[in-house]
Amino acid sequence: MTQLQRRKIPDAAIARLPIYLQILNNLAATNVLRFSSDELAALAGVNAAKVRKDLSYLGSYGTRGVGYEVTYLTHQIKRELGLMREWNVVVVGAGNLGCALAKFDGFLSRGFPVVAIVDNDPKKIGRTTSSLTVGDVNDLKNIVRDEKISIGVITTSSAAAQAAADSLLEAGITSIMNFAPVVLSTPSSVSVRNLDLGVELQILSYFEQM
Amino acid sequence: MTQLQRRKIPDAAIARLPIYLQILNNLAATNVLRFSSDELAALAGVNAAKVRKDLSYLGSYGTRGVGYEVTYLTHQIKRELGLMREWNVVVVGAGNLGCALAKFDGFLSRGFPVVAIVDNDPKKIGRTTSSLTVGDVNDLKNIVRDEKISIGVITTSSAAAQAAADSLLEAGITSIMNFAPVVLSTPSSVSVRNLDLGVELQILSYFEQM
DNA sequence: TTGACTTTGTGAATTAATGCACTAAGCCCT
DNA sequence: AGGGCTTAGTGCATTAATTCACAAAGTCAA
Repeated sequence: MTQLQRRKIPDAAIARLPIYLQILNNLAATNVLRFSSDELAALAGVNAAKVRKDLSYLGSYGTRGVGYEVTYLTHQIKRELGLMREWNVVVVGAGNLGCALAKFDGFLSRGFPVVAIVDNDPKKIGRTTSSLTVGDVNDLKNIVRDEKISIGVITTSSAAAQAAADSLLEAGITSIMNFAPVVLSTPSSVSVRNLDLGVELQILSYFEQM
Repeated sequence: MTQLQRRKIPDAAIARLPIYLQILNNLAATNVLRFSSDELAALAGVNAAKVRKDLSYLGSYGTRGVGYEVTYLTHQIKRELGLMREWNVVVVGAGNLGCALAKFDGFLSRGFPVVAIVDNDPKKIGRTTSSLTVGDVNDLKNIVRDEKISIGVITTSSAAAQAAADSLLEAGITSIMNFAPVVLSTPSSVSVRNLDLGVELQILSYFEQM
């Protein structure tokens, strides 16, 4: 596998890399220098072969008979996930959830500062929530350009979500995290992660019932 | 397939049923009586064969040449997912995100009322947030019993998350929605849905980078 | 240097999920 | 009554993901 042709990493593996990364951060914080696939597997709650295969998509960064180095592998995962830099985020929808996410430090601490929040409701525009002033969704294009924003988070009502997505697309955003319980219609070039909390609860309900 | 032996529905199908349900609710709201697998597939952004296969796990509830009835199928999906009743929820962690979720109407409107919120911080216990008073995490056992709670939502710091999970398990909870960026260790009889928002952003980052 | 031991990396087998393509069934029009 | 049309249900092929199991490659001690 050459460096030039992009390695094709399976989606399922991509989704696990951030979890491994989180665990490696914890290991580093406790001064662990090395780990084996068995150890990481136990901490991540998965199969050791899966860990090795996932990590092998990044390259051959382990040492047989020894294991993997925490700092080196951390670096490689961050590189692969595009985490060598920060990505600015805009929240669309200054409701209950939107304002909470704007303040939420789990975004900033992982390298995704929320640099703007907008709404379409004149009553909300201009309000200040934790160092951010709610902007007008109609100014999204300028805001995205000026603040160098890469990712949009939709926390509007489901009725307003598609319009919010359209505004984001129009502003040039190609990555969306959608909390509204609707299926957004977007071009296939755009990445969308749906986080419908109701769906998650309903899945729990299914298993609870049994 | 008999009624007695529980049909084994694939996990991937279970995860899509709530999305179909949401769409059916919208159809009902616009007075649509019937739909075909093609129509639902278009609305859900998936393949029509997948829709038919998913729905067939519930039973044979469509009519060839015609389609499916909105109200009837809504009923069947709700039955299968255990949504003929409400499931009470407790939020553990009265921080920024926890309080927002306690108020979030996307829980109540989907049949999951948040009936309690607890924390381990004496400074937060006793505070009131939208008709709920923050309780003591040490009282969880009584709260879960008295309020007939089935689902726990963890919004603590990652350092406190495992202790929160242990308290929930001790109180008899077997379904957990975990927002903390840690892999919880729980018995396999317990259902856990991890919603690490940082993970979702990092997945977006991967695709954005390319 | 050699041999015992550890752990990675990966072919190959297995399992799960998806999507095609066809059959079965019902509706509607004449 | 019958033929054409539509659409559910599903067997089967394909693709994706997981897991097994073992060879390759290193460490370490004597």
